[in-house]
Amino acid sequence: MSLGKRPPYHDDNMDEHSQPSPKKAEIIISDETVDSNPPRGCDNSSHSEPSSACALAFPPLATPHGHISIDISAKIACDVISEFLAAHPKDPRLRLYVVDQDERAVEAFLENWPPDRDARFSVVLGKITEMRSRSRMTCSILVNEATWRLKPGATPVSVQIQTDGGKAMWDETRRLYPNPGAVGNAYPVPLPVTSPLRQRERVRHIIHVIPPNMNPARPDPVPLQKARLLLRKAYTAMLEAYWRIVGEEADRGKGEGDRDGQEVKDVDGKDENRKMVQGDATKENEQRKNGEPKSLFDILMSSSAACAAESTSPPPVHRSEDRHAWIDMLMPYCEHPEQFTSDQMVWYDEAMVVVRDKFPKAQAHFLVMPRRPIDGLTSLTQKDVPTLEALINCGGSTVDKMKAENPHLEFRMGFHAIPSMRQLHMHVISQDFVGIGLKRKEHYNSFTTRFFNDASEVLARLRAGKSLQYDKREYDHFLKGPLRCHLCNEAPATMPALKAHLDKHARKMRVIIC
DNA sequence: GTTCTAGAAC
DNA sequence: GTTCTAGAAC
Repeated sequence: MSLGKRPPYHDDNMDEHSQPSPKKAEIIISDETVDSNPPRGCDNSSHSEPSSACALAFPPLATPHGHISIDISAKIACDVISEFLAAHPKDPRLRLYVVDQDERAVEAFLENWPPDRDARFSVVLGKITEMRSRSRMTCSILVNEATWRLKPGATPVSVQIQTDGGKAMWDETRRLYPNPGAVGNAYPVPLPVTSPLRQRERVRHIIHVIPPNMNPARPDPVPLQKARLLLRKAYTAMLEAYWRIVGEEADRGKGEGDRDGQEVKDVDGKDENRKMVQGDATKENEQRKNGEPKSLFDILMSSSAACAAESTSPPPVHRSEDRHAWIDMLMPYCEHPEQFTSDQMVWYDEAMVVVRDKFPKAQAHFLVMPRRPIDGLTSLTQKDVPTLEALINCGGSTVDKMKAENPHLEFRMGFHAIPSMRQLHMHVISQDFVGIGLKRKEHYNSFTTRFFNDASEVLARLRAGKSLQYDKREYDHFLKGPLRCHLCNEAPATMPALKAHLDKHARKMRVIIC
């Protein structure tokens, strides 16, 4: 083993170069080695753990898959865990394990969390999906390192959990949450009783956590500073979800005792189990709906400088057809604006929200929306004139605010003829078109041809009782047309050429400072 | 809406 | 061999 200084978990049976043998004990905790057939009974008794219902096992997040150094990840994780445990100093239910098969990862955590610190957190060398079967350490809650796509097999840990969690776990995830998910959020899922991971390992919950990505080969890499913040947010969201589950398990235990063994055996008792699983999800949604403070930890974290104004709750559930879930992706902003960070949610009141476009097509790109559901321009009638006026006012204020910051920015406000998202949304977009979301010809053409309808014109049409119906075939034609610079009429042949061209304009106009 | 990717274009 | 697009998949 290449561990340098001999760490406390060193196994004398392994020489300097050998890998742990798959046939013998492989799960090694920072303060002791656990035999695969321990003589000391079952579950976690060997770790003075009073309740196996509340143990959490998680992998180091974002490394190496997200190209974030294990040292950074370990440091942030230990900071967040330290605050979490300090907020619950005497809660014996809490038990956390970071689990990795890589010795270097284990070592990084041990450097930040030596075994003499709070014993409720331990470092484990092993496989996260084999905690019970290999060592009889029951961890009823596992963390899956997911990507924003919230789909199976996206990361190495996800592959392990996917294999053993089974299709039912992903079906349940899709049922509960909109896809895609958001970086920094946690998505807890009660594990269906049919899942092999539940039957074999007694895992009751999976928490999908989406850490940031710095890997340039993967979509949307972020710079280190942002990655640090998002990673802290992800670990915090993970613990927040964990804390909620601990509370729920305690409530469940009060009434019913630990029925896990029975549930695993009674796979055929489907009705009762299904009721319990749905109950968990319903309760969580109920808590979100009521805006209840979730815990002391939530309050502490929400007031901390690094996470100020950043809610770690996942966006609320808005169910629609799975295949087209994205068309309702704007609804969570309208239904629960308070759950978004100040980066995402610019402003809101009872009737209106202003959000930053998630994939900005220009230096400044916002969406202004009514909070009540309105299915696009086509559903507007003359009765909605005040709504449209309010949207335009709101957009105007946003423009004023932006121009105060950079007077060189020019804006247009308007609507796409054929929007992709269902909820009525007005674009407020600066006219530089230098934005990380501008990738395809259709993106550019959707804002620079007749496909884009100025808000003032739309309002005039609505006031005059004229139709706001747009023929899809006619307007799609504008998207397919040739690229032509909206400022100088030049016609770059490709998108990369156009982007380089627009970048020059933007620099001349001093829209881009650096 | 976005990402992924085969194959066209260079 | 690399860049880029466009359609499929999500």
